[in-house]
Parts: sequence; structure tokens; C-alpha cells
Amino acid sequence: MTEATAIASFRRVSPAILASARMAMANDIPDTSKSEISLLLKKAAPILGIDGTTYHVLDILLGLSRGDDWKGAGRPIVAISNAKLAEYTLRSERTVTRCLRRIVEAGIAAYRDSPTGRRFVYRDNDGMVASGFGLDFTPARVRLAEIKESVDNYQRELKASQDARRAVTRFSRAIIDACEAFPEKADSWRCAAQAIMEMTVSRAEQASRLESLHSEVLEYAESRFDQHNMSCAGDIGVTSIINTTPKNLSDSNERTRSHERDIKKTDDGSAAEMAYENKPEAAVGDTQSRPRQAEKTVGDIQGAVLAAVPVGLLQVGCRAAQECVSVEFDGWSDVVGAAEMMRRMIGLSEAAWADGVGRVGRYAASAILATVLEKSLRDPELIAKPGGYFRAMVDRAVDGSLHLSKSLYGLAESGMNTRNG
DNA sequence: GTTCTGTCCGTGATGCCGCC
DNA sequence: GGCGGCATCACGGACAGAAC
Repeated sequence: MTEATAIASFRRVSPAILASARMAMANDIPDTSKSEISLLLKKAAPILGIDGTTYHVLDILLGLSRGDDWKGAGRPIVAISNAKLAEYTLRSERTVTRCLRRIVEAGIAAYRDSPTGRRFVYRDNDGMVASGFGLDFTPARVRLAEIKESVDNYQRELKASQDARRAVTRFSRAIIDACEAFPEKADSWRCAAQAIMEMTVSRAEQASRLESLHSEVLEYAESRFDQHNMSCAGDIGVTSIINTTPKNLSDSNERTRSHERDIKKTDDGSAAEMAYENKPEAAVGDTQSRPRQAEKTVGDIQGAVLAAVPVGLLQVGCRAAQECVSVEFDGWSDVVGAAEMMRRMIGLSEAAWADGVGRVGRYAASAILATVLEKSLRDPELIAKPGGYFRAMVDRAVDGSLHLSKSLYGLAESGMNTRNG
């Protein structure tokens, strides 16, 4: 079916709209399924610059498309009035108009306008579109492979960036510990590490340089260990200093160890308690006690939220969210690592996310985020504003009235029912 | 300060209805 | 049948307020 894609005269046409219109006229378009394209476009939303209300509108449009139209000679044309979309999204018609324009300019749909601009679809007896006017998602079919590749690249880059960030943290901490073990080298190592951190290079490059510095630190530690062994040959009860976190190991670990590592050890409720971002420590003097007091409050809130939320519950309750971000919640590091992607998926601003993290802690905020994403994926119409929903849950967490485990048990149960049914 | 959203107003095309 | 009036639907521009 090759049919010229009409654009109404009243429409202000941009190059992006024209490009989408051209793609909508393509032949030999690849087959796909409604579920595959829906999932792919949701994953690609951050890349395509689609979030918030536009994402909601896109979700509704994809839901209204017919499965058969995504195969063969079909054309996935969706006809729904702006008024209906406004009703579904709880937005004004003007906003819906803007959202539709964004979707078209993102290159995944094209305008197929009737002379009046009204949208309608007539189908023949076989159910094929005989005459259709509305939003044509043929461009999404045409770009199927390209979008897949973009999503893969995006997720690879995101993972590389996360890995680099973790490496920077890991090596920085190891170097700081080494500074305590070898005070004679502390100044030079600190300066070198500081210089690397202040470089305007990529996170991966920083990680690489810190790794080199860390290797030097280890070499020095080994040489000192050899000297020590030689001078102490024959002694009994010699303590090795090769460990960069020596005599005060436990203390150092309390301060610097990776929460992710700790949390991964257990999957029961106690993991949450270990996940406090700011673990209360013994009083260390008046000058430090006040900020620590504030940190402890965040830790308390986080502990209260996560007390009954093992990561396994998130894994079972948030299936759709995991699928959507292509991350398995095997450990808390996975949940926290996927937070950026999930934040984009629900259209939450960076500032709102940072605020949430500051108020309830990174782990609790990530768990809340996963729950909101899961709910919005399962029933977009139930949560008109996922960002607002997230903020409300954070407020409740601060008030102590949030019971995340109940929500997750409910999601886990309904998820199982859906699969079984 | 920027972005998002809602409101108001004007334009264009068509369909429906009543009147001549 | 032709005409005019009205309603409907969709759009864009401008502006103001809210949210971030």
C-alpha cells in the first residue's frame, strides 16, 4: 500500500515533519509486533527526547493501534481526537497537540491528515485500513532496526558510564586508605588523585588514570612489604602491611566500603538496614556531630522504607520495569544503577530526583522509582503524573506513612495472576 | 532562567439544518 | 439547489503562570 501522506494546509510543516511524512510513504517495511514496537519505543523514549506527557500520549496511541497493522502491508494508523487524548492524559487539548507534534518530529509517526484534519479510519471486510486519517506509525516500522541499534548503544553507554563511575569511587577509596597506611606518600598520592578528579576528561578516562595510580600504590605497598619482611625475618607475629586498609580495617570499612557490595551479600530484609547511606557512627566530637545527625535522619528514613523490602521483592514485583530498562534487579546496585534510566522513563526531572535522594536516600529513592515505573507501565491511566506520584511517595516516606512492601507485594501478586491468567 | 502547561483568540474546512 | 448560519474539529500564535 503506497499512499501519499497528506499534511493539512493549516499545519506548520517543519523539516522533521516532512521527513516523517516521507518515511510513512516507504514500501517494504519490516514486520514487527505491537508489543515489540511498544517496548522498543518506550526504551527509545529518552533517546528520542520523549518524556512526561508526550510519553503518556505515545503510550496511549500505541495501545490503540491494532496488532495486525504492524505486519505485512498494514499501516498502524491511530485515529483518536485531541479531546479524548486530553481526557485520558488529564491535560489540555493544546498540550496534546504539542505532544503529537513532538512524537511526529521525533520521527516515529507521521501526520496523515484528512482535508479537515479530522481523524478516522475505515476498514474493509478483512480488517485492513481502506482509508485512514490520523497518526501513522509507519515511520517507527521503517526505523525499527535503527531504533534497536540506538537503544543498544544507549544502554551500553549508560552501563559504561555507570561502571566508570563505580571504578572511580572504588579506586579513590583504595587510594585514600593507602594514604592512611603510608603517610609518607599520602600527600603525593592525594595530589595526584585530586589532579585526576579535577581533569576535564571523561569518567572512563578518570577511571583509567586512577587505576594506573592505584597500580603504583600497590607496587609501593608490595615493595614496602618486601622490605618489612626482610627486616623482620624470623620475627613471630608480624602483621603484613600489604593490605591498603590495615590496622583499622573495620573502621575504614565502616567509612568507605561499597554499600552495593555489602547489600549484595544478603537478600533478606536485613539488607535494607545495611543499605543506609549514612550509617550512624559513634560520636566523634562536637564539630562533626551536627552534620552526622542530619545524615542519620536520612538513614533512618531509608531504613524505615526498606526495612521490609528485600531486593528479591523488587525483582518479583517490578518485572515490567526491569524489562523496560533491560536490567535484572539481582542486587541493590542494579536497582540504583537503573535509577537514571527509570527517572527518564517516568519523566522525572533531575532536580526532583536529587531532592528525593536527599530526603530518603539513594536506595529508598531508587526502590520508590522502580515501583512508580512499574505502576505506570502496568496502568498508565492510573498514574497521570508519575513524577508527582514519586514526589508524593517520597513525602509519605518522610512522614513515615509509606509502606512500600505492601505495594510491592500487591504488584508481585497481580503480576503472577496476570502471567497465570 | 528555562521549560511546560493552560487559556484565549483567530483561521480553515466540512457537515448539518433551516430558509428562500 | 443555493445560500447563510452554526457547530465541530484541528491547528498555530501569543501570553501568563507554575514547576523545575
